[in-house]
Amino acid sequence: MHPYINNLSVDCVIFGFDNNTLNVLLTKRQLDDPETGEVIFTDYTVQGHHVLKGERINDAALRVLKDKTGLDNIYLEQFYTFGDTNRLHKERDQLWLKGKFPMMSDHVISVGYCSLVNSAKVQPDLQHQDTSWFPVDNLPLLGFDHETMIMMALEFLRDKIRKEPIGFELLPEKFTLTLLQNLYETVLGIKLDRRNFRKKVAQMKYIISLDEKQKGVAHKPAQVFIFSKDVYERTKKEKLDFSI
Amino acid sequence: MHPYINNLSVDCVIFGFDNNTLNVLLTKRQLDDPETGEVIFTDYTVQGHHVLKGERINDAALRVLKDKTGLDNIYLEQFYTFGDTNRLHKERDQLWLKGKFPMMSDHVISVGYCSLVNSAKVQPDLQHQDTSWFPVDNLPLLGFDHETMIMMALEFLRDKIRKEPIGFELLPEKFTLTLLQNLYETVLGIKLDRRNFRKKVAQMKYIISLDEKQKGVAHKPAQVFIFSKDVYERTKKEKLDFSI
DNA sequence: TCAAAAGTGTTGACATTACACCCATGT
DNA sequence: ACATGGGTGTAATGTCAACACTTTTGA
Repeated sequence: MHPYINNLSVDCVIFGFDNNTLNVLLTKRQLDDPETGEVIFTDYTVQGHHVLKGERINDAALRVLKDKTGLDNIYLEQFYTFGDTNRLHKERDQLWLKGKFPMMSDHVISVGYCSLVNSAKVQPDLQHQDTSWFPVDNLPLLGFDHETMIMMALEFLRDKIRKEPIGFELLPEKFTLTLLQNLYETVLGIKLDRRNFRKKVAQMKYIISLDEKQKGVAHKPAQVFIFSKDVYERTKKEKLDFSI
Repeated sequence: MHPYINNLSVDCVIFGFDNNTLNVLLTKRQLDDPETGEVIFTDYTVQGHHVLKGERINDAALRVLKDKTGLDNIYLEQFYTFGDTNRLHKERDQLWLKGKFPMMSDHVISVGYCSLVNSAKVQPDLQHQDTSWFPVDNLPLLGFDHETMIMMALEFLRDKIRKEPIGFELLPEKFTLTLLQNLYETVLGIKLDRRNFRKKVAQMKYIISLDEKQKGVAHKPAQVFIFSKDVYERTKKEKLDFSI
């Protein structure tokens, strides 16, 4: 009897941003031949773990995040539950599971979470063992159904970032408008006009300019802004698209 | 050993529409005292079932739908996975589970599906036993966390119907624009201007007018339309809101 | 002939796009 | 002094909201 639920796991797709790239945090998976020590394969997976008995699935996801990034209190949202019977049935995955987790059910349902972090805050030592950032548009070989999972998480992020102010989760508290614009351009894969972008931001009362400028840059220093969740909650209004 | 996975179920929130009401299909749950035969409580739940071993969760949801409505091939989409540890812990729910399913785990994770049907097609006999339609704005007492579940499914439906042409799943194949407008007004809980609505519909090439009019109505008969998924797929284009 | 819903166009307000020049700083 | 990115406004276009009268049918 294990302390975890045999056929239920959570997987966290953790996104980070570094000025002009959107990255995903991935963990290396390597299977060695137990006798020769030879490497059988190497690939990567997102951060996952089985749900423990008596644990809420959201708490399981928080636990995984804390383990892998050292961070609490970060943006985390379910985006899809993966329940295909053959999702662990690729050859590499079967070798891996038989070698490492022979007792495990081979039909594991996984609840996928999308999470956004300020990558500067992810503890470097955790990150430098076998966990590291990869650009979403240049992913390594991935285990299980994690390529699909990352693509669906990205789709979720793109939809969501258009409608809710979650982009700030990927930025430092203080940011310039150029950085914010970069973020939108990078995540959405589009170009935006600088003046129009700033006009739009100006209407958003919850993006607040500080009495503070960038320092040490070899050009006109930019104004520094913060995002106020408070002001957002109090000023947001429903927008009715009805845009089939 | 049961043929189903002990702690994993699917629940289908099935919506139907009848001209001016949005309804949910619910099943009566009644617990009687085994000795006196007295009714201990009565309430309602959405359609759910445990996932079978070796069954994909989407297939489990399709199976539940087929069982409860007799329908195949209907709109069905995951909207959230419910994994709180106390989701079955209300007093009624515990009595029910202890009485009827004493072997069942008391931490069941449930994948919630939102489904849309043309309620005229739901087989009446299935519907008239202990399963029936309730208006979403006048729900009876609900078991488990199904009130939350229905509210979240409704939220999902509202978001989705603004962006994708899924409303047609709730209508007969042939419909008038007034009926379509009613549907939007009912689901979204808003009033729409008739002329503006029709202007918008006119731009949607995938809403196609037939050479056919309403019959037997005591007023000017309306033009009849159909929705073409085909044309939709070929003509849709991305719309970039960026509407935080 | 009456009741009931179908059908139809124009105008003003607002939002979105496209676009080019000067400014402040570090080297 | 030069290179680099920061900062700003206007005009044209497209989109959305508001609004009232005539038509067709069955009773």
